[in-house]
Amino acid sequence: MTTQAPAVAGTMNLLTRLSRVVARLAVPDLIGIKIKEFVALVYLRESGQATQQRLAETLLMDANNTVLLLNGLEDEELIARTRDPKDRRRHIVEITPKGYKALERAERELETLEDEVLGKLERSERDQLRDLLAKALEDHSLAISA
Amino acid sequence: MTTQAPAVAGTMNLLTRLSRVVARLAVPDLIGIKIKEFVALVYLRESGQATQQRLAETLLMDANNTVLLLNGLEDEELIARTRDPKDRRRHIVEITPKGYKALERAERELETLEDEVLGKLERSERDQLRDLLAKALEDHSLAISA
DNA sequence: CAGATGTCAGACCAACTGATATGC
DNA sequence: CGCATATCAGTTCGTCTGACATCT
Repeated sequence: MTTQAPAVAGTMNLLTRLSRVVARLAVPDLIGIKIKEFVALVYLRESGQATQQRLAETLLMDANNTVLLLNGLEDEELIARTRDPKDRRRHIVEITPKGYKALERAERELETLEDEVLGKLERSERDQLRDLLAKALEDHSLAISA
Repeated sequence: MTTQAPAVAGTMNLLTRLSRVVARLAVPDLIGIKIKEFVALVYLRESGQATQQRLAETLLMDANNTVLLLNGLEDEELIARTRDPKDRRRHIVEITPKGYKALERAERELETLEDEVLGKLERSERDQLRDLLAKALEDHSLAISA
C-alpha cells in the first residue's frame, strides 16, 4: 500500500496542506511577485477597479495590511491609486499596464507550477477541481463583477 | 450575473484564496489548537509514530520550526518524545491519549467549519473535492503508511 | 459632531539563519 | 572525522493594534 489516502483525512486538512505546497513553491524568485500580490492583481484586473476596503474584504486581509501591500505594488508601479472625486475619502485602485504585464508573467509561471502541484491529476480532474474551488469561493469572496 | 467565476481564475489562485478562508476561520479559539498543530496530530495518529525529520518533511516545514511546534504540543502533553533506542540521535514522536482527545475535538469543530467553508457545495461535490485534493497530495506528502 | 476611509508606528507572532550539542 | 538529528538564540518577516489625519 503506497499512496492510499487516510480514510479520515478531512477536507480542511487536505486543503491546508495542498495550499502549503503551493505557498512553498510559488516564491517571488519564480513568479516575480508574491502570491498575495498575485491574488490582488488578479482581482484588480477582473474588477477593473476597486476601493481599498473592497480589496481588503476580498483578499481577507485587514485594511492596514492592505495599505502596506498596495504601497509595495505602487512603488513598483504595478497599481495606481487615485482619489475618488465622488467621495474624496476613497482611493480608487487600478492595475497599470506594467502591472498587467507582471501579472501575465506570473500566470505563465504559475501554470508551470500547476503541473507540478497537480501532477497526479488528469486534465479533466484539474478542471473539476478548479470548478469546485471556484464554486466554494462564491460564498466568501465577493463576485468579481460587483 | 452575480456569481460567475472569472474565466481566467487559475487553480493556484483559487486554492490560495480558499485556504485563506479556512485559515481565517480555523483559529485556536474555535478548534482548541492551531491548524498546523492539527495537521501534525492527524499525521501522528495515522502514522502511529514518526521521527521529527519525517514530520518536518510531511508538514513542509523546516526542522527548526518543527522543534518549536513539538515543544508546544509536548508542553500541553498532546504528544510525547522518546529517544529511539536503535539510533539515539532520533526522537520518536507519538500522539498521547490527551492529544487524541484534543484532535477529536478539533475534528468535530472543523466539521462544522466545513459546512461554512464549503456551504455552496453539495454533499457529492464535497466528496469529489476531498478525493481530488487527496489525490493531488499523494505526490507531495509522503504516504501515511510509509 | 459621528462615521467612514486610509495611513502609519509600534507591538506581536511565525518563520528562517546560524551556531551548538549529541550520537552515528 | 564527517554526517545526521535535534535544539536554541537571534534575526527577519508578516500580521495585528492603536493613534491619527482627512473627508462626508
